[in-house]
Amino acid sequence: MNAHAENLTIYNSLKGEKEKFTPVKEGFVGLYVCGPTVYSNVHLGNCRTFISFDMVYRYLVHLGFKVRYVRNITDVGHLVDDADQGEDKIAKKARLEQLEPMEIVQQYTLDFHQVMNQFNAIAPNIEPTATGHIIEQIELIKTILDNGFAYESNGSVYFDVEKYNETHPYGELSGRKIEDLISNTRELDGQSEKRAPLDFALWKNASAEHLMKWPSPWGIGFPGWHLECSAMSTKYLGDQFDIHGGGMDLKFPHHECEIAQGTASTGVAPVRYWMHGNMLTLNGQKMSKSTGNSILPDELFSGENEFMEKPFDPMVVRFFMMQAHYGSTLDFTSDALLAAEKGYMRLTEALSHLDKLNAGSESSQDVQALVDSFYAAMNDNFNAPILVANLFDAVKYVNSINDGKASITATDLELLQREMKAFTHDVLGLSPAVSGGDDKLAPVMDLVLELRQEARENKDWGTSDKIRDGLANAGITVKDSKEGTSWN
RNA sequence: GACAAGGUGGCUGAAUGGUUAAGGCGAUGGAUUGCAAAUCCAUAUUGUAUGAGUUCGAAUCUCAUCCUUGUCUCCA
Repeated sequence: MNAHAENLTIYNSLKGEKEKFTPVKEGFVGLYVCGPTVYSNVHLGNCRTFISFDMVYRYLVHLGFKVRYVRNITDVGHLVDDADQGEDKIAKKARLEQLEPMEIVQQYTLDFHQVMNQFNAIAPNIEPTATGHIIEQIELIKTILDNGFAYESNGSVYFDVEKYNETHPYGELSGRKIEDLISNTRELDGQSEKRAPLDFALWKNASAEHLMKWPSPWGIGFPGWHLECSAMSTKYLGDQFDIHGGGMDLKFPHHECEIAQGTASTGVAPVRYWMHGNMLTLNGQKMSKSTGNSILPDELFSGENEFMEKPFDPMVVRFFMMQAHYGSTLDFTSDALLAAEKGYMRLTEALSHLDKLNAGSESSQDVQALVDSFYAAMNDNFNAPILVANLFDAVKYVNSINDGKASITATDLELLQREMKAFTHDVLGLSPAVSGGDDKLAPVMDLVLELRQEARENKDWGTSDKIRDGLANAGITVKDSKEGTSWN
């Protein structure tokens, strides 16, 4: 266990304030994150949430916690809006494309995994699917029924919100009052199955046309959307676990219902620390497929989109996200990504210098204080932007040493190498750029640079600059320094 | 309409009562260079949406106004 683990604080959405983090079981952390609904390509906003919690997971591991990280795949039960008459989203898509529902699920699950790999996000320890846990969900409904917090109606089962609210506050996470919710609810046709408009479905009875359905004690049907997370999180992490993460948009009703379901079944609140990632915007406006103000990860990486001047490496996008706090909104613009790209290059350059530095008899900076600042930043509610700022202090120091204008002892150098790499690669998840692995290019470059060096020694600037400019056009930057010429 | 989170320099984005408001990018000057690039040093943008208030002291707390983002529940 890292000594810094004692000082971790987390902003708990439930309390609305930062709290010292104390796990249920010392040394262990249960982390659950609401995963994607796999009925279309994962969009950039979803990616940000998953990347944010990837960073959280990575830092917990870095602190020495034994973390069980669970992130679900929603492959059933998520319903669309009024116009679609309550049809299952995945079933609807299947009919349009003449595919089996599970074919859709497979296609977009693979897409999701591929994008997460590109962003260098570590796969969760368990990635359960809703369809794989129908039995667990049915059992959970039985328990809630037995405890008197739900009722059966016409082959469906609904959660009795008003009954629950008599003993537990419904709306405590999202800051809503049940009276306001009731007065704001529209009276819709066909709600006769429910006793009250506020009640939400635990089990929904399926029509004949419905494609994804299962037998249950209440008839053929499918589970309510909020139920899967309750069933799967508690199955793998226990009735009460440490951290539940997700996007801000899921706070209400999804997470509110999870609290209610968990509490109604076990008597204890299921989650100790609720964490919510914020949304991202594109050029200051929300991303929306319908208005065309939308961009997919692949379009960002390939440059085939109307918003960005050029393609961006997934690591640049990740670095850009790490420069903003997970709890704040983030605006995607071409200018901002171009700036992030340059900053990221500066950071990775410094890291490559780090291994080649020479140690001296003294350190001109307090390296331990620098390293402590990395931990202080992350311990303050995972403040990655401050960590990045502190890493740039280290970058400046490393470059100064590299220039011979600053010094570092062998002991400090070893410490700085270890911690800078740990925080950049392991915690922020910024992996070293994978070079093309073109073995033939290196000897060619050696030859070209040798020719240029000969030209320079002969003061043949025309030839040397022709080589430099030609390489620049080919995307290769030549860098001259005292030690010689390098390229990338 | 209700509830929630926000509005910070040219761009991006930290900091929630306490000296000169972090960092990245961009800009300017200097060192370095054959000239550049990269790197280092220095500087500036006279910056906290608008208006009022609380306080010895406000980006931070209160009220109002304008704007942005999220949610308002599965509903034959």
